[in-house]
Amino acid sequence: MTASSRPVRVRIAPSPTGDPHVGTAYIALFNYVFAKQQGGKFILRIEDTDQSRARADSEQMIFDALRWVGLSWDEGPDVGGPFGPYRQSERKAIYAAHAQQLIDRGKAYRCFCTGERLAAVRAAKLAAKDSFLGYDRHCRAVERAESDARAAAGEAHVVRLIVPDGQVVVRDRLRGEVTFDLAQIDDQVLLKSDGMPTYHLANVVDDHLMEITHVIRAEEWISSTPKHVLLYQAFGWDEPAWHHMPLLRNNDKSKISKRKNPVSINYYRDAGILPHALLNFLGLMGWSFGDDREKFTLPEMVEAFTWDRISLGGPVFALDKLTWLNEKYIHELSNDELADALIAWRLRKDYLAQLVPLVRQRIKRLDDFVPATTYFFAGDLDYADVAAELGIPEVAPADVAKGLLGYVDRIEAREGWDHAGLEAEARAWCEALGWKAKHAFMLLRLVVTGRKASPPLFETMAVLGKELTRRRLRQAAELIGKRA
RNA sequence: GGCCCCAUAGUCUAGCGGUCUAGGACGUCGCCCUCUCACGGCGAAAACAAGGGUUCAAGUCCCUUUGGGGUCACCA
Repeated sequence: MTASSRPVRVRIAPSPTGDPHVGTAYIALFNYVFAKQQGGKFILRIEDTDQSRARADSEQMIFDALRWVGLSWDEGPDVGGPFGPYRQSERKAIYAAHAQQLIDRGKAYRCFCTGERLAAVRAAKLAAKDSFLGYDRHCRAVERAESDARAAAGEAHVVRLIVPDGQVVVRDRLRGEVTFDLAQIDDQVLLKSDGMPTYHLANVVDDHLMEITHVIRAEEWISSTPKHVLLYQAFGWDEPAWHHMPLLRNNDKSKISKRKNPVSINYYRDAGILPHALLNFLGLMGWSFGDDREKFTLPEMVEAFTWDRISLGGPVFALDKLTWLNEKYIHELSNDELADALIAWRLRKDYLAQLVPLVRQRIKRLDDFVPATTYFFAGDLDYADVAAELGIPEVAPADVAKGLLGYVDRIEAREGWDHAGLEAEARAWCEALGWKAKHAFMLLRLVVTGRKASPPLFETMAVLGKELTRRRLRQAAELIGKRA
């Protein structure tokens, strides 16, 4: 049976390395819609083969965020299914066995080169202005017996794919036939020296074993697709049908990134975007309904979906239209539903309970509470009233802006979001910059709260949450940067 | 830089050779509605990147150029 005649099975395969990304929701949407329309299955698989980048809380945030927007999966790490496990770190033995199979078939080989040698080869090629910077295939020459012996002796190695000469044609449903010259392609590492597979191996093995029929992923993957095709061929398996969706973009058309856009699904949630509005908006990115409809539900999209209506120009993820759609969705709610939505958003007791200890000493009457806590409920702040104070004495605005972004980088690199950590980071940060804590903290306070007086700064940030805090810091940095 | 993808207004898009003096939406601006502000209604400005072909006919097909993007890791 060819891949296209089997029951439809698609997957979203996020890597748990940080915040749940809008790009993940975007690609998940198209996978989901296609699966539902075809009466197929939508699978969630966690690609956690990079032990150094995996974050403990990230996987759960991905589950929560995807469910929040309204996309649920038929099989996955948390719901199980007949093709598990669905977490790649739990499938290590499977990949090792498949890598071995490739070695035995003469399709792959062990490479004992050190990182230093690889770097030296690369540097030499760079110096010689060689257009191909890949591995020089040095270890292809190692005899099988020697290779086995060295591996048995415990010598560190990776397993590489033998990329043959010739060309590979990728048949992409959205782009037609795309031809790649294999001379451009590196002998790809399949198994890392820690025994974990790379994306390429794990992805192909899992997609095959999980009987994935249609690979729907972002365009950034298209140039590694020939490697995947080669792997299917090496194993003697049928390829899935390839679909490379356009990439979501920043305003400047570059691939969407957290430096230039709020990219975490949690940001949109915290900023008061309704999940259906977000999903609807994502459906407008690269796809159109067919009539002039722009507001539609998930089931409507499932019914109307066709690949023929995908447009390949990378859509700029611009918030204006999302906000407009969100407004439409809000107006459509009944008073009761809207009240519930507000409660679910931030007017929850558990959220208020976090605010109370911060402001209780600062209010004289209950009616002081709301005016005292507005910035805990706002999205973006208006700095007009404090603009004059937004800075550091003796420091140029451009440097203040840069400094602020430096703090963002620090807090993003941290795993948790607690006030002690935020404070420790802030102290290290202003010391590194040579800024007085007194000045630096006032700057942060103004940015985060829009006021000169507030509850303890880092506790405020802790309660406000990562997304809103980070957004305000970036917005303020941009504002200050413009003055330079 | 090599390879690959893409190209209609500021943005999201419709357009799959003639019905395009290029349609819709967001945003912007104006007017109306109105006790205010929104909502809503009406209207305006705003685009086929350039140059070659093919064709009776090109936004639509082909080529080149330009522009943008992605990718070239023991990250995914």
